[in-house]
Amino acid sequence: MTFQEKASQAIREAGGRMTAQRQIILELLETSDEHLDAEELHRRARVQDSDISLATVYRTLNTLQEAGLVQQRYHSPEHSRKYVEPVHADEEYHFTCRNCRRVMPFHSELMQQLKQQLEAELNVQVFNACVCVDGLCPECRASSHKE
Amino acid sequence: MTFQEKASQAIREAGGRMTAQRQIILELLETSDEHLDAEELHRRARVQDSDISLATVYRTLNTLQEAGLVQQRYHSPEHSRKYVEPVHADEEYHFTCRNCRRVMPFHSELMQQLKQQLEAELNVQVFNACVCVDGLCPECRASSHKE
DNA sequence: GATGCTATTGCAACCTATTCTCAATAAGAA
DNA sequence: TTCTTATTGAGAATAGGTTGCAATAGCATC
Repeated sequence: MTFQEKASQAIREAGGRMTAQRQIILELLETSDEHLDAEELHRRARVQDSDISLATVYRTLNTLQEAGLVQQRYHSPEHSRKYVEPVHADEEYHFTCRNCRRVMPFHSELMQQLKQQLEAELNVQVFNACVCVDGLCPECRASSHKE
Repeated sequence: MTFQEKASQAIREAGGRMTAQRQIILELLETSDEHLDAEELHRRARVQDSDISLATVYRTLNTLQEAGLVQQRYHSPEHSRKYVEPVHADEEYHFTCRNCRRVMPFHSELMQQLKQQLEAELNVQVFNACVCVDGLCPECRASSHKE
């Protein structure tokens, strides 16, 4: 079942409706492999429907998140902007360079372990973990040494 | 060297000045073991100086952060508010209940490992890692099962 | 296909956390 | 004490996101 099919079904099951606007947003989420924020999503959605509003993008993302179909990520250490992606098996986290703002994605089995540890020790159920690491990327690290 | 001494020194070295307002904020940061946000800090600072402004609190926190003396933490998954704490040896992270909003702090040596892994694999230098985990706390987990 | 209920939409106003502008003040070096 | 300029308080501004409302449009039912 594709992401779009899963999403339509989840929306229906929650008593919601499939609209043209939601179709567009789902398609963009599924086909893009980049991380999108609401504004970028809005920009792209307008190519297909120039009337679609930013508020609709935000509302759709919230609906999808409640249904557990997309998850938020923050890239910068300031966490000033939410990025969104379909929920996948492989979870990606981000390192941001404090100097040049570059974002480097990474994977780590340690995050899976962390979730398990929390579920065992705190007796909680984990839905989502957000990790933002910041520091200096290889280039900025090298150039800061030179000075 | 106490936190306040270190901070005064760092501020001086950066060509800054020690002011009464900064003293108050440093003292609050050092003596409180809770996590404070800018507004709570402002509220408490006003007990000592009723004229101190919220902008000054924010500015001081930014100055301290640039000097590496305090670090930000986010408690809720929405990351709507920054909390701040002096940089310590023992790093604390937070789990937030999606249902009742309760915040449970936790420690994990896995985070230390994650940093080391990143430094080794990505060849970066890590300054700070922020982890926000959300899900259901033991109580909400139990009551959601009953329904 | 037409009808009716109500979820969804676009728009604009709103909210909240944080930053900025600017004139006045006050560190602290000389 | 004087002078330079970092810092301050006040309030306006900004940014990202949310909300109220009247109009629109899914979609279940006739």
